Amino acid sequence: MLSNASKYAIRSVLFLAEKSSKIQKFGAKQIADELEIPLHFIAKLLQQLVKAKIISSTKGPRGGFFTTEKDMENSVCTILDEIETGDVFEPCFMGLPRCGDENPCPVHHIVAPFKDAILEKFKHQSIAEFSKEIEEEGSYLSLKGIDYNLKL
Amino acid sequence: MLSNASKYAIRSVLFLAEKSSKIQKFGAKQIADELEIPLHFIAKLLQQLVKAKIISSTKGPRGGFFTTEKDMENSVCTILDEIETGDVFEPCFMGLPRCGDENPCPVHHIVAPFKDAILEKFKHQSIAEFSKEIEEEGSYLSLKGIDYNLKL
DNA sequence: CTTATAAAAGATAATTATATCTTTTAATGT
DNA sequence: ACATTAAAAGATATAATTATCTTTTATAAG
Repeated sequence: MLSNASKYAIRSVLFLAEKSSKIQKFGAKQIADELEIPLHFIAKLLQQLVKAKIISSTKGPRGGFFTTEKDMENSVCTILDEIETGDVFEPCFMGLPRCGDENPCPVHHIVAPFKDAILEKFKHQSIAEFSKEIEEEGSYLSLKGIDYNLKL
Repeated sequence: MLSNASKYAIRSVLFLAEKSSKIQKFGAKQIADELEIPLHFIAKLLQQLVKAKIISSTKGPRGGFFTTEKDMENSVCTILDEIETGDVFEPCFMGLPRCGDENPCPVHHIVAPFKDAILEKFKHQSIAEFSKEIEEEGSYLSLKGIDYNLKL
């Protein structure tokens, strides 16, 4: 559904939203390491996000990427609009052109509520709100160094 | 989530399940026309499905593709196992490796129920049952020739 | 002012997914 | 047998996605 590019971009922005500030910036390498994603790929995406004013950056020593309060007013959909071409959630799960409530594909009744829920979050929740929620509920942007067998 | 190949394959198999029989076969061209999908692409996929014994075929005049009762005992997942490489529903929506109930990504609680629902259908419902359900509920495998504005 | 640092920009490579075309083989009806 | 039909098989083409590499530019600190 989402491309790798989108997934990388979303996690990076949320990472910066949680960890960064004007005085605490992160280099592409740090982000790539922390989120376990390809360095050169995410570097390109970060550039693109800066150009689209979704995140901020400064060059040089102590430079790097970060998010301002203003940046964090964006939604996840703002990221998707920048990275993806076309609406990612529009296409029918079964490939039926013009699938909809009136002319549903065989799984429309299962897929539609999911799309609604994820779209509600991605469209109407700000990065700031989303990030806060993530911290409060304790969900993860990365499992680096976390032994996933610990709780078994 | 699903590749075009999978979407084409699933719709084709369900189409044959509804319309075909040992004495009523459909050529690749008919299927491509009816489902509005690329002829040469679906022709290849149909071959692959025959080889995997998911559908049946005969060559020559009055030949074509069809499904037997036995064929229709398969599930949609049987098709996916044949067409896709690896589990389509396994990867995390946000790209988090090892995302799960214990270590959830930020949208795990939205995505997991959807995956469960679609997997329940695709894994445990036979093509025969699925096809019957489609006819009963009046959902569509194709909207060819259907004016989607009619009900507005 | 010089050096080190890190992003920006541009070019290229590799892989996968999608799609098309041609030739061969098998079955049917005449 | 022969001609016709349609799938099977194999080869090739195109595009999109993913990934990597190199060079340039801007900034900060000494």
